[in-house]
Amino acid sequence: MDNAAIADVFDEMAQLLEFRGENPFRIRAYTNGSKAIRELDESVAAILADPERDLSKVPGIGKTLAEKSKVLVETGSLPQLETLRKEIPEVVIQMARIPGLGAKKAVKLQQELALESLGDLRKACHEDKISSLKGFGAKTQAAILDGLSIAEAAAARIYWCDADELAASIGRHMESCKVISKMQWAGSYRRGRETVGDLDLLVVADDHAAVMDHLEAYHSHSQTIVRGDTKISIRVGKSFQVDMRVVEADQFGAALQYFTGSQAHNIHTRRLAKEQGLKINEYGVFQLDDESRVAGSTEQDVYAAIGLPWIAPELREDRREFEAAASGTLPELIETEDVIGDLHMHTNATDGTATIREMADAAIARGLQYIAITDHSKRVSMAMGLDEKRLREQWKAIDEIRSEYDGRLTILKGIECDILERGGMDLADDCLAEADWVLASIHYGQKQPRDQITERILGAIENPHVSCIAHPTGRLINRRPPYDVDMDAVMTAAKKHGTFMELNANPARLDLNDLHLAAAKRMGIPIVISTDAHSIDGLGVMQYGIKQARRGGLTKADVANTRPWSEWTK
DNA sequence: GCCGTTTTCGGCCCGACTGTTTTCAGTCG
Ligand SMILES: Nc1nc2c(ncn2[C@H]2C[C@H](O)[C@@H](COP(=O)(O)OP(=O)(O)OP(=O)(O)O)O2)c(=O)[nH]1
Ligand SMILES: [Mg+2]
Ligand SMILES: [Mg+2]
Ligand SMILES: [Zn+2]
Repeated sequence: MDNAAIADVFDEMAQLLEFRGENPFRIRAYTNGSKAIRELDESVAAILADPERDLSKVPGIGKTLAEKSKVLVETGSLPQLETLRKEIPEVVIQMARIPGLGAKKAVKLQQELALESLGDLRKACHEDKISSLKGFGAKTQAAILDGLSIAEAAAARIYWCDADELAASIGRHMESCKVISKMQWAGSYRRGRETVGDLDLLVVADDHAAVMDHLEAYHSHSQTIVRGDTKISIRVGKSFQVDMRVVEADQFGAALQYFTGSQAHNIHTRRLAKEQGLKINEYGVFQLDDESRVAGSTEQDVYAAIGLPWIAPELREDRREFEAAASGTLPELIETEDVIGDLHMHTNATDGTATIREMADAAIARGLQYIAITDHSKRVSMAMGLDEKRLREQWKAIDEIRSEYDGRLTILKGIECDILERGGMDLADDCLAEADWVLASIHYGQKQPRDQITERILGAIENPHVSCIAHPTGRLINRRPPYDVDMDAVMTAAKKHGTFMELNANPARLDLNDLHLAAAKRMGIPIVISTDAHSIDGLGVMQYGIKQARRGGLTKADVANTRPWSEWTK
């Protein structure tokens, strides 16, 4: 069992324990343990296998969680989880997706009314069976009925790029609100997470009610979930939520720090403050003894008050940013403008829509200095992948137009060569040897067992003609899980053989992810951020890759395609 | 359940909003 699977078990334990009314701190211990294991850069199995090592030395993992991890690695399941799954009816978990209905109320309703499905709950509302229960009333019953569709929809988190569009649209609407003096998006959107659960907007204004009225008017079908004096939550579309917090100008920094999160980052920040005799909330930084305010108008002030430099939002996940901030080793994160080459794109020779020239012109327009044309190889027949003959013809065509682009753009002769299901490369070595740039990637046999698929990728890494492994884990966010590949082994081999690893910037891929990127950086493996464009517009996804790279703590120096092609050493 | 330059026990971030509460629990950010 790999770390992610163990972490999933602890997350599920935490969720189920909540429905049993457990001590909230015990529940958080499971959540913290899950996070610690998910973000660990070596495998739990490897630590357990080494008698010199002790898993319970990992912060957040004590005797109990270490023991449970051991059981999971050895047997693949956890008896305590199986017991909890039997004990907690599935329907209460679904019920808790209704806004305002949490674990305690869900359990009470389920027990009192013997509910077995959300349909039963809807029926109970219609038959007016809830308003008479102790602790419930007419309003609660109405709110449940209202929120049932959200629970039934069970909507997934949306891609960052889609959140970006919605944020722009809401932003344009809010701009016409004259009482707003300052406005800033916060939450996971500001942190650049690959998916966003809801949007969080921070606003400075004197007239709170007017701003809230304005937000409510964003969409004729938007609904207000909660609304008070300082915050409001609305629902736009089917179930997507937008939260807005309204504060005074001198609270802006503290409020932005609070609202940007993450939750774990906030908890850590506030604990550090407390240790220094201070208190941080969304209104400012205060002395614990006399409540006097010491900071809060800017984020910089808030962090400075606890002796830290400003921390970039992308790093605020309570991973290692506090360590780095305290020691003055926060990375200077890469920016989109730093990227001057793009080494993964397709043309209409395979499944792209544009010609080489069109891609080249679009790359110049985007300020790039070099590109590699990397169409599919023959095994990818659905995309009309190239055999050696067609590929050499394409390279000849590139040779012929190179002079046209002299001094403006270097066009590299590349290929995205399939790693065959039985292992080995789809194209002959003598052909690959003639390329400037060879991507290797998996398209078939994605569900092969761990050893087999890992061996295939290791084989590609060991091939001296392979420059880079493209979309190394194969995941499609919200759609397809990653290959069951041993990434420790892959990264170790990549380091040994000097093979680059791709960060595929397609917003559905973002592969490698932030955690892998951070691990790769620590190992000294250079990253290439590529668009995998299939059209000229496809070159525009670079910005999403940059977000993910920043979350991984990458600097300009960590990313190879920030350097001129002439300086590349291979 | 985890943790420890004051602690091996007793804390664990801090506050807004809602409903049915007569003083606060539950839920959420
Ligand atoms: N101090 C503190 N702040 C919190 C807590 N929960 C949320 N926040 C802050 C930090 C979050 O980033 C911010 C927005 O909350 P959200 O629930 O929208 O979370 P976030 O945007 O991080 O992730 P999301 O993609 O929306 O699930 O509010 C909490 O328990 N304590
Ligand atoms: Mg959010
Ligand atoms: Mg939110
Ligand atoms: Zn591709």
